[in-house]
Amino acid sequence: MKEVTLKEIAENLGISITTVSKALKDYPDVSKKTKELVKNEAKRLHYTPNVFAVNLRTKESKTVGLIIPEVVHHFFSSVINGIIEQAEKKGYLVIILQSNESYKLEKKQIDLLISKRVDGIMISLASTTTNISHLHDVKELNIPLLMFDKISKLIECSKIIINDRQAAYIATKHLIDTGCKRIAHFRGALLPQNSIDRFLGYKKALEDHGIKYDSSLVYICENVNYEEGRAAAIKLLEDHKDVDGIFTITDLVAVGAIAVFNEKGIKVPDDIAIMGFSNWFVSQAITPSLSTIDQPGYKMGKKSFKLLYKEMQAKKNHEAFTPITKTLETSLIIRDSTKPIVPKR
Amino acid sequence: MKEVTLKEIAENLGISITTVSKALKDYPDVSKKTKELVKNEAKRLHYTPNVFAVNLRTKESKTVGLIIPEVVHHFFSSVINGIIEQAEKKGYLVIILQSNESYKLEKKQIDLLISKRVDGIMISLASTTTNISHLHDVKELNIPLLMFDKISKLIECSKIIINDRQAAYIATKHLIDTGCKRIAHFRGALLPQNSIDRFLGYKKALEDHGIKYDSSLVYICENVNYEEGRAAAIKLLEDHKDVDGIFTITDLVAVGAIAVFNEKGIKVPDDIAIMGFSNWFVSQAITPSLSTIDQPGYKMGKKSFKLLYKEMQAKKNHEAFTPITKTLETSLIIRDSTKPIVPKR
DNA sequence: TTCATAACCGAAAACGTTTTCGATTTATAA
DNA sequence: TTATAAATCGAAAACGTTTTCGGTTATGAA
Repeated sequence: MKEVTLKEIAENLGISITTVSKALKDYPDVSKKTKELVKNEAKRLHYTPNVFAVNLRTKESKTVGLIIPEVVHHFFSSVINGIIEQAEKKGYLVIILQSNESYKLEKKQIDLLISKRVDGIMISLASTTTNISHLHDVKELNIPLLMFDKISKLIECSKIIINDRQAAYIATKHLIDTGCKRIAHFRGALLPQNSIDRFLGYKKALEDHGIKYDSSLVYICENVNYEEGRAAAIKLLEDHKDVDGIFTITDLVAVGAIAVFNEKGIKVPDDIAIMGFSNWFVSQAITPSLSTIDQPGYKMGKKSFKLLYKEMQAKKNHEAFTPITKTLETSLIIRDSTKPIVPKR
Repeated sequence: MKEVTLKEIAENLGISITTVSKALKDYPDVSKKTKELVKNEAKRLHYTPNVFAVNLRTKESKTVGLIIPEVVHHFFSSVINGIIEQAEKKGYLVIILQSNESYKLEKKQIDLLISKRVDGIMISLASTTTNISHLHDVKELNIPLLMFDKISKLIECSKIIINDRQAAYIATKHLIDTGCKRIAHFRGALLPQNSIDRFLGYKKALEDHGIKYDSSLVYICENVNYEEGRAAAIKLLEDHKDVDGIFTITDLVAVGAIAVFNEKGIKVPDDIAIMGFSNWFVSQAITPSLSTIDQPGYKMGKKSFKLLYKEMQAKKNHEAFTPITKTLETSLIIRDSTKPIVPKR
């Protein structure tokens, strides 16, 4: 029950604590014989260093913080998966906190992580976050910071993102390529950058292909969920009988819309084609299966930690570090909610 | 950039570190005046205690560990959600680790948490875990331990579970009540307790209602996923044309089966009715929507932490603590993948 | 005045580790 | 043999906090 300490090993062997410590860490100024003795005794007693003391002495926690809008979310849980796997490989543990899409809570979580003295912080911003002073606090304390997916351009730090605009363009273009002429967009809230970017990609695709952008075809789903997808679909049916395609900000919204169409006997994709975004698991399971954009959550998590790790190492070695922004590839996944491509005459 | 310490406050005020520490913690033997002085100075300098030092001194980390089979999983991410919310309320942070359903990894993760000196551990066992010596290690070190959902009866600790057997009984009975006469079961691996219990509930329901149990109608889905659900469904169609109902161990498996039936033009629920288990989000989104058993993940997480917290408090105050097992209620959710109930003659 | 008590404060040890730097011993060379 | 270098070890400080326990001062009563 009693803790085994360096002191105990030292006393058992009749040597100093210093030597024991150095022996265990293979310092060159300890003889082979002593090292062996110490290591054997340490093993015999099942010695494990007291991390609290190590933390205090080294000023490192070997722990990183992660803040995401919500855990119960296919994309984010994939990111978590990538992060904790990679972190563990490098001997780091991960503390996960949620912002629930609230700026206020996000700020509180940042403060919590700072007070816990994590070695680095990874964050995907809440959709309501505009003021970013809490992130400047992190930078000022010289804590390595990385943003992924939902980022802010106003802060200088490493970033792992996808090209939302381009991906949305490709998604919308796919609808056009399959013959859609009047394409609606179920977008997210007005503020978040990727909501904006996906909207812009949608708009650009229309304009590049001779389809006039019509703002009345854009519906806002504030919280980007299933119910809002349903609501938007119902509203769309009332407002615009002529729409033959929808590009939605996220699969969840698309799934809600498809449910409505299924119930009302509207044929997907023949009457209305639908493109999702993110490639949630659910998108392959529903009927008809959902064409979408694959957003590599696991990979994003993995790359995020790797990059943060680089910065933490640089800090440790007092080397300079210049933050970089890495854009991950997305891919178009064609399933049954969009029509086959119309061959070019 | 420099850290603010008690020492700095003490020097600024010309008093001792001791008094500063005590003033900040409202010890009774510090005058009101001094307390005010200290608190103001602390606020002015944005003092935050160095957790590393606090940890070392108090031998507490205010951190708990959580080990689950996988993060990307609707049920477990709901549990995570419940746990971190509740933990945060009590000033605890959560370190999440995955076992990937591997006993070996699970053992490693336990060791990691021990070495990090978490104040308590919550775990849902990997399906391959039979040897539980690593959990006895935890007990021996006197670290509060709690198991949820996938538990072992061989170890004495607090547990939060559902009544798998009863819930499976209710699910199967629902199939019977809606007129199914020949009911298959897509079960999980042979070892995990809840796989066994759900199977037993299924079997009991059949026997209680005059339906002979037929072992050839039981299919094993080793990894309990979508693909295995598909595979089992295909195999079932080859083997048994007469089956009119299926009870699956988890929604994911049911969703795979439904996909196959949809593709082959087999009508659900008219040709074959299907019951899932867990109430994943996907179960309401597919067509037909899936009847299932609601397994309260969020609540399970919340209760789990609460109970662990009690044990941690008891330990801190050197009080006795007797572990308890709490069984959470599940509920039958009737959707479109099962037929309407046949009125009793 | 003296004595008892209460109110307030601080010295110091302790938590367990890491690391610097000086001391001692041993080996090597001249 | 001595001088020098190399090998090996340990004392001690430091990390920043908490808490015990004893000491000092102020207060009040006798």
